[in-house]
Amino acid sequence: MPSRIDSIVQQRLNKLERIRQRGIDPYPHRYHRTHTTKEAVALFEKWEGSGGNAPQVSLAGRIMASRPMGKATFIDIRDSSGKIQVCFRSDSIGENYQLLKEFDIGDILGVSGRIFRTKSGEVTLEASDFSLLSKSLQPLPEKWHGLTDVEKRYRQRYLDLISNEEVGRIFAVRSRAIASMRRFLDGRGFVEVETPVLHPTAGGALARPFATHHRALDQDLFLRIATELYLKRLIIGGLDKVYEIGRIFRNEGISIKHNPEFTMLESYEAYADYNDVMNMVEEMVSYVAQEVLGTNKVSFAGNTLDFNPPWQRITLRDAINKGCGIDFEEHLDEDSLRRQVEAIGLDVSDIRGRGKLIDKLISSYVEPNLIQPTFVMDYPIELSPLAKRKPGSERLVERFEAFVGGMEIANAFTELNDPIEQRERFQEQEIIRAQLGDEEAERVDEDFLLALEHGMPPTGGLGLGIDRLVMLLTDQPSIREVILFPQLRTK
RNA sequence: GGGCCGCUAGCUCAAUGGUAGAGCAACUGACUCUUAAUCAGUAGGUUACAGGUUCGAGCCCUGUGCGGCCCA
Repeated sequence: MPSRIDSIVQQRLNKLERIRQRGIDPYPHRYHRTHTTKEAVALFEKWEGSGGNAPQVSLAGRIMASRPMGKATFIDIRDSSGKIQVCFRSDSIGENYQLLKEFDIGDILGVSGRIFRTKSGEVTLEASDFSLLSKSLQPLPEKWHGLTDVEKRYRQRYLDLISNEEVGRIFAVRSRAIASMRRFLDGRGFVEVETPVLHPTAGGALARPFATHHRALDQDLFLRIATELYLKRLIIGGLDKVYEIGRIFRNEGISIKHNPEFTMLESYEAYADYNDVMNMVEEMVSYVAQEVLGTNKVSFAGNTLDFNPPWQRITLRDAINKGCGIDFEEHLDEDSLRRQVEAIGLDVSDIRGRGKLIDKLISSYVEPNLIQPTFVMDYPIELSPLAKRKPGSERLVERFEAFVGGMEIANAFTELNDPIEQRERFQEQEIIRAQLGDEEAERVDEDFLLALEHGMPPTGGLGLGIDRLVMLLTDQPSIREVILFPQLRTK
């Protein structure tokens, strides 16, 4: 006995063969459609009641449901704009009516005819001519419950998109948000650029890279963990406002907020500092929300986020102090800070270095509590090897992160442009890597230092996580819901 | 990497350790305003995989795979 799926496929192959025997090509090259289903319905509703002949249209889409009633059959077809019911009558299409028997849910059809409204009020296309545009050999998920198996939804995203209309809407928002962001930046005179994905040394962020190898060059390369160091080279080259929206790769764990490849906006503006960037971020995110959703108030995880500027601003020192009562500026060496952190019950036995201890306090006591858009400012120098020192401070840099909905969505700083100090900072990172075994530490990048030695203007830089922003705009709890093909283990 | 949970028909889900079921989809037939169409009938299973306990395992135990959530 064949398994059930085998017999379904076999039945459809039999239909395919019978269609071919009628002299019909089940996979024709094109179909001239005059309207989308949505346009057709709008056209009809505009015409309705004005007298004259009903509009004649040619539509195309996937069969989503079929209701045969003897000598009349109602079939729902769907395209990317929506769906429409099609009525096939044996007395208006003649012998071709027999062909409907060979069609299945999932087939792609082209239909032409006039539009009318049924007794029950449904706008319906009365088919006068139709043709098969593609035969489907596999059954679709059930129409009523759709596809809910999360694993299957991600692995076979096309089924998810066919079965669950709201999924398509999420990715439409994503597309519009990115387009809107480009308009915002372009409107401010930024130039969009593309920099290499393959880096000889992976820098610009504290993260572990993916390694690969170029055969012809016989050289190890790394997938980029940030676009920062190349974009700053362009600032040095005189492109005063640049940005890149690109895929970033980090060899880290997968979680509800992390995918190994994700999309980041990075922008750099000469003669600006982190205060200017802060103003730009709140304006940009607010602009995007307004353009994409038509509002600055966004519902996320049961809260209403208000993106309207100005956003709350708080120093990291105050934010941590408020969260757990520790003032890291009172504990300037690792041991002293560690005792404080242990005293409040955090297990930091695996954590090495003062910077990482502070990072732990941020993720435990700051990030989860910041629901409304908030800028957290002035970070310790150990965590920020590419950021410029705060005037008058040895230990803090001009850096901020933006938190919304309990997530970090942006990271920005006044860029360090002193080549001598940058070299020292890189060297300190190498020490952290060697002494603490921190594989996420920065490496000395001689090529970048050479560029800096030619003189970089004062610059404000930004990194903004596109995926997380889309999570906020679409009220999705997992980053996998806003990435079409999230990373999964191969089966 | 650790803990917890899940995996049954194409899909959505049932099934005290005792004959693996339903709805949708499919197949056959009826039906010219249906829309989760309706009505009558038919077929479809290595219960993720591999072991074990038991007279008997979808169910209990061990391991593996994949996924989800939490932690690191």
